Amino acid sequence: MKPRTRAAIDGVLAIDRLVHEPARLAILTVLSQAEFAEFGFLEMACRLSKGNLSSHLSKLEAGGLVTIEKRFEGKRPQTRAAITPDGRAALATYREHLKALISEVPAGTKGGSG
Amino acid sequence: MKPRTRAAIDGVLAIDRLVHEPARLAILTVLSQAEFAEFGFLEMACRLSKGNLSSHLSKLEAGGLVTIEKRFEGKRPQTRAAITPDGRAALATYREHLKALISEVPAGTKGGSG
DNA sequence: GCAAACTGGTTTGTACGGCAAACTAATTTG
DNA sequence: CAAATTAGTTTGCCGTACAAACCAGTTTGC
Repeated sequence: MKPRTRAAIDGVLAIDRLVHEPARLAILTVLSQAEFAEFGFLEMACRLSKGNLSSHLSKLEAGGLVTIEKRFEGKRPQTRAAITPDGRAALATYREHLKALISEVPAGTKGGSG
Repeated sequence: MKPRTRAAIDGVLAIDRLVHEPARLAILTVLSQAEFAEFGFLEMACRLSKGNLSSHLSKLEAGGLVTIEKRFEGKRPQTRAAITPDGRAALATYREHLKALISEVPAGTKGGSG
């Protein structure tokens, strides 16, 4: 087994599942591009149902990756989410772990098992 | 929202969960590097328990991404796994989906929500 | 030659997690 | 003032990852 492959696998196995979930990856990616985002915007941008978005945001908040701010826009309640420094770091780490995987070459079939 | 970001998110949301699971990603990555691998080798290479490996292999087989061959090595039973063309394709597609995500730039904080 | 330990796995049980439907609470509209 | 809309949360269900328990056969020790 090539060292590169070993490294790729170790990266994969070290993945943070809080970040790994596609819905949350989408949320974090959107949030990483802006200072904050409104609930309704995230809903459309990430193509998530309200319930689903709500629970994912709660998990991200619990993990310290985003902050949730509740305010009023006129008379209506409005929820804003923002990525935290920890969140940016987690996303960056996640990307690093995947880079090794991505750059693994499919490799010409040649081998046995060990 | 930038088109690149939109594309990255669409890629993430299109992810195949059969491939996305870290343990299976590790298995597929190992298998993509060789003609086949023995159960015991995968166990160590992917740092998985037997039970866990067994069930993940079954799922990959059910999904057509690997083939499982049972044979005897001398008097002992031995299981060999190999990636299928579909498996290689799924792994390649998965990598493509992630590439867009990886290359998303963390982006200088500048925006609001829409 | 037979029991104990080892090899090579599979099955089972549990706890967690994603998802949408149902619900809550307030506001606007007819 | 009733019905519909907005803005989100909670609940319930189902799927799944994981390891512990289990099973079949083989080798080892005595």
